[in-house]
Amino acid sequence: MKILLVDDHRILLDGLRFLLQSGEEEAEVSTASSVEEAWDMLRKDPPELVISDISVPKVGGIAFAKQVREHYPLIKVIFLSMHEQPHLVREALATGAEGYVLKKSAHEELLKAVKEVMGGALYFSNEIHKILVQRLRFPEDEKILSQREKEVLNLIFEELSNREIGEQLHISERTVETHRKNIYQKTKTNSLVGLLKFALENNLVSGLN
Amino acid sequence: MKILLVDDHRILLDGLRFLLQSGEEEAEVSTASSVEEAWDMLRKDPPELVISDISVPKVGGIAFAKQVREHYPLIKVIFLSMHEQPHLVREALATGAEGYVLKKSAHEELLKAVKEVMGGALYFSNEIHKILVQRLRFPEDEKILSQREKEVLNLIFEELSNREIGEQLHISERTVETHRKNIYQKTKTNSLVGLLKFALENNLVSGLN
DNA sequence: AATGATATCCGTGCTGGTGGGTATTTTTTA
DNA sequence: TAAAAAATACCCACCAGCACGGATATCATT
Repeated sequence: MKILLVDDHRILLDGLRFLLQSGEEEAEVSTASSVEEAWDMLRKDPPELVISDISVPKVGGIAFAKQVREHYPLIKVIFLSMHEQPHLVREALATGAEGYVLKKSAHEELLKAVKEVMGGALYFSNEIHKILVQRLRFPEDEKILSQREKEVLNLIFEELSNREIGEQLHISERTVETHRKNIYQKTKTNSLVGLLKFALENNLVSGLN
Repeated sequence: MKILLVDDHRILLDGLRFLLQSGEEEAEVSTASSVEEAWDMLRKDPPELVISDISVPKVGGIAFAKQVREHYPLIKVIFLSMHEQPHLVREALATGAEGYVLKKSAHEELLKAVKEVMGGALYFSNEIHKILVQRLRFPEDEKILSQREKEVLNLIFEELSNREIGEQLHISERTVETHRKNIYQKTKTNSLVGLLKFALENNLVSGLN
């Protein structure tokens, strides 16, 4: 069984390779520490399974998973991430990934996830399960930002003024203000600071990290 | 040689244990996923070396290192962290740690660090070295916020208005404004967003993480 | 004694963001 | 194809934040 591991922390990659190869299955594990590298390797020699981090510099694990799903729908995908924020988890699972394991889990759990997923099932850590259930019970929290709103949010965190954002997006400053209002409503925040905290906690902005 | 590993990601711990034990040295590796747990284990059976993450929930790896240094000055400490922000690195090394290895490094580098440190030397990843050199060349960047300014910054981060901050600290709103001005100058930022980004990058605020 | 950093206080006026609306067009979804 | 969501745009009133002026007191270091 061929597995491709993607994570920007080499040390984790090296450790994981050991772990996976020590599992009873004869696993052939290759590793990549960036999405670009991973994509190259995947095209040259498609694996059966991709295990990817989410917070990978630049492109990000979620975008990578989408790409994989689109071009190689048969390849299974498991996310291995430290993040357990509802919004992020939801976005990740919306790519159609077969698994989501938290980094704080024991390694046995990852091995189990691999086995389950390769057997055709899905596997999620307990915490992720809870989020899915929570989602059923409180669907009103579902409201996620639209694409445009995300763009505006990111430009806000580029320290641009509303006028500048308008110019950048070729829309009126008034429209930017409207977007801003809607963002505040959807995120239930009412100050720039609160918004920033929310955005960081939910990985909605691409600065930092 | 007894080694204590501290990190809140179990999977990383499991992988690292493999890596360290596969190194030629006969290493006896124990692991802890919280500072409290680590401290218990350390007291019961003191290791020669502690390898700790920095962003451990609640207490944090830096505080833990200080504690270890104070009560067991002979135990060597190596930080294994993803963070490479100058302020944070400086704070970490100020504890007197013998090493600082980035998680994005290859595992060979960690083994090398262990060997060097146990041999009585220090070991830092290249990126960390650069920060130390940079520090020598541009000491003017050292200017850190005063205690009062840090308090104000934290309250800003609590989403308080200047008026509320004034009440909280029993000072005039004007004074808060002055502090704010000085903070902006020192951090070379000129917007709330920029300031918050700076604060987060340099761990000046106690929210989040 | 002089210096620099810290901390405190005050007034004024401008501007950008906030919050209250309303409304049209396009796109997506059911 | 009808309904819903997203994106666009505008008006107006309000005020917090901030720039730009000032000012004084304390303390450690030089």
